[in-house]
Order: sequence, then structure tokens, then C-alpha cells
Amino acid sequence: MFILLVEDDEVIADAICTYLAHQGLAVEHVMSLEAATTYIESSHFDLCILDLNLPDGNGIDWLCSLRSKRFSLPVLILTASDTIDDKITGLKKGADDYLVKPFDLRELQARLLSLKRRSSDRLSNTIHHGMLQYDLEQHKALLNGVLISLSRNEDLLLQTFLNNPQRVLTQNQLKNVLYGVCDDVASNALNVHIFNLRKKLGTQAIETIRGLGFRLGKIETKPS
Amino acid sequence: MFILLVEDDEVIADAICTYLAHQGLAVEHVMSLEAATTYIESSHFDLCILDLNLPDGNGIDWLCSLRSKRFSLPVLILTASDTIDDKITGLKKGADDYLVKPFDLRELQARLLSLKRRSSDRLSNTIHHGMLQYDLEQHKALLNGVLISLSRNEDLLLQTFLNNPQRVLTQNQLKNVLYGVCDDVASNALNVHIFNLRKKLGTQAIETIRGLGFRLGKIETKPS
DNA sequence: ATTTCATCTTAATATTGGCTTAATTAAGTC
DNA sequence: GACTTAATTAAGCCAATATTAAGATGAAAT
Repeated sequence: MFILLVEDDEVIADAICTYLAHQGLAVEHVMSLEAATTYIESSHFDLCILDLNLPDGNGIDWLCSLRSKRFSLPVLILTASDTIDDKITGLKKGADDYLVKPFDLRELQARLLSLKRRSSDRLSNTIHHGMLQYDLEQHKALLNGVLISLSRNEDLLLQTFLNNPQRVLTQNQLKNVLYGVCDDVASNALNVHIFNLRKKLGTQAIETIRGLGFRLGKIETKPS
Repeated sequence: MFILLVEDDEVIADAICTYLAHQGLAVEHVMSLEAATTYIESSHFDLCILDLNLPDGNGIDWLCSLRSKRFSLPVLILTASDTIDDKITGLKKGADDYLVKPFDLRELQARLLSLKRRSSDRLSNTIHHGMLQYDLEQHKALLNGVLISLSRNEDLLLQTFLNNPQRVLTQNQLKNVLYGVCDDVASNALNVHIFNLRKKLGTQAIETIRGLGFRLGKIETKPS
């Protein structure tokens, strides 16, 4: 596994490099954002460890521009400050995890590994389920290669189902997805949406578990 | 992501619900441990936010019983007291993180996300009993590899039996599982459900201890 | 502003499946 | 044998969900 470490503090960087190398990971160490950019654009890395305080700029901004250039590699942020704002901003701006200095090297390793695991799952932006192909970025659903047009709520529901295959989702859970906090409204709008989804994806696409909720089912060639 | 919020203070609960829902998380709010138990046992949640001071009991005790019932969902404890002892006890008893009131909603969110991350590595919780494989999350029962469809009440009963193997459960206890605590008992509905369960799982699946109640028995290849 | 169009919600009705009831049979207990 | 408890059936009921269609909303286009 190839890791890019962006860190200007030599002591910390050395510690990380030594430890990770010892664990069988290939670490490339750079000390500025400029160098980081060069490396990222000219070579392949599985992960990036990013310190936020760097001589030639702010790590968050760099991360933003990285994302805007469609680099999707997982980034773990190192931050000295324990302020909430930093964490929040970091996570929202496209970081995948963060670690507050000082930290335990073993924890760093654990997080890197879990990061890798997670990211290798969602490398592709499309989810496949039976004959359905769903593009998370473009919100496009292809059934048997044919584009299915979905309304906003249908889209939300389908996403939720695809993100929780095998799982029984209660009506309240699904209502929360659509309407935010559930005022526990007695409305069957949800049922109508499910009905419409079934018309588009086939009757078996959504199973009902009476008294419990709904679950994603089989999506096959033909809406019957 | 589905979150169960157990909190009896409406003001705090509302704030949390509104904020988290706004962040795209599905929050289910209950105000008592009893309700929490019902929800946990009948639906899926990724996380639980647990206040410790509740009208119908102590949160720590509830957490203990939850763990003893093999529910492994990550729990974040909310505590008013800032005493170290409380935190320690909480963490030792199976909590995964804690937050002291008053807290910043953004910090709550950050902690929830990291909690989810850490826990996503865990194994799925399935109970094995003889030839039966029961998945608590999916509410799926496989007998000899074949899916058995269970009604809501059958599902509840089976769960209860699997969570209390070896133990004799009185009819009243089982009725409480289905109908909550109430002592009107002139109905044999429970017997009918047990009869139907036996039809699906085999005659020996549930033993009758005459005059006392029922106990989980052997579940073998074929319903005879 | 007004029209147009799609979607969302409401509401009314149909349907289904599971729950309970109740009556009967079987199995223990004294 | 009389009594108690549990098992077994089948019928009716009811709540959860499905289905429709009509009205409400809201955004884009003219």
C-alpha cells in the first residue's frame, strides 16, 4: 500500500515513516503542499496523511482543490488543534478521517487500514444491484441499461435502500429520510412513493415486512 | 445512518433531532428505556445516543442488559455529571463514547461519525442455534440455509427464546414481550403463535414445561 | 404574471395477512 | 374418572399496506 505523508515536522514525520515502513507500508514523505501536488499528479497513492499546518499554505484549502480536481484518494488529517471547528471543516471539506496530535502510532495504523478498507468498497461511484445500476454522483438509475427517471423522493428512497441492502427499514426511518425529523404524521405519502418506485423497478424491488417495514428486494430485467 | 436517541428532556431532544436531521441523519426519538428497548428489538439502528437520567430507570443498567442480549450497536452516553467515575463506569459497561452536557452539537455529530466509522468494522450479529441461523439486524431466520418467513409476533418470540436459551419463560413473560406489561391474560393467542412457530421450526423447537411455561429446544434439519 | 408540467400530498377505497377468538381435542395430574 | 393445562383448528375481524384518483404545490418557461 502506497501512502503519501504531507508533514513538515521532521521529528513527527520520521516517527511515522519508520513505524509504518516497519509495518510493511510504503511511505513517501513530502514537506510542502507544492511537493505533495507534484507527487499526487505524477504517481499513484492509496492514501494520504495530511498535516494541516504547512509552510506553504493551508491543508484544508489544498484538500479542497484536490477534490475539485476529482482526486478521490482517502485523506486522513493530522491536526494539532483539538478545536471542534477544525475537525468539522476538515471532514466536510473532503477528509475521510482525522487524528489529533499527539497520537498513538498504532492508532494511526489502525485508522489507515480501516480507511483503505472503506475506500476500496466505494471506489466506483456506481452501485450495482441485480439489473440496476445506480450512479451516486449523477443520481442516475439504469435498469437493464435503460435510464429510469426518478423524482426527488423516489431517488432518496432508492439511495437509502441501496445503502442498506438486506436491512429492514421501518416506515419512520424512511419518513425521516424524506422529511427530516418525523412529526409522526399520519400520512401515507411514503406508501405512495414506494408504490411508484415499484412501478418503475418491478414489484419485487421492495419487499414489505408487515409490521416491521420495507426491505430492498430483487431487481430484475422487467418491471412486471 | 439511523440513530436512536434516548432522552427525556424535550428541549435537548428537539435540538439534537433538528440538527442531526438537518445533517442528513435519520433520528428516531424515544423518551424512556422501555420504548428504547422496543425500538432496538424491532428495528435497526446504527448508533444510539443514551441519556443516563431517565424516568424509568438507569441508563447504565439498561446498557448492561442490552449488551447481555448481544446487541452490539455503538452507544454514546450523554451525562450531566462531569465526574470521572461516571465516564469510567459507562465505558466499562459497554458504552463506546460519552459526552458531557452541555455540549456542542457539532461535536456530537463529529463523535457520532467517528463512532460509526470505528464500529463499521465489526461483525454482523447472528445467533446460531442448532440448524437455525438468526440475524438480528435483518430479522432473517435461516433453517438449514433456507429462509423462513416469520410474522412480527413470531419474530419477537423467536428472538426472545434465542436470547434466553436454557431458560424457562412463563406465559406471562412471553405475553409481556408481545403486548407490553398488562395483566389481562384470558387469551390463548400466545399458544397459537407458539403452535405456528413450531410448524415452521419443528415440533421440538419449543419445549413445554407444563404449569411453568416454555423453553427453547432443539432446532434440527426438518420441521417434522 | 401566467401557463405548464411534474411531483407531492391528501383522501377515499380495496385488499391482504396476521391476530385473536372460540370451540374442540389431546395430554398430563390428581 | 374428573380436572386442569396445552394443542389444534377454523372463522371472523381488524390493522397495515396497496391502489387510485383528484387536488395542492412549486418550479421552469413563456
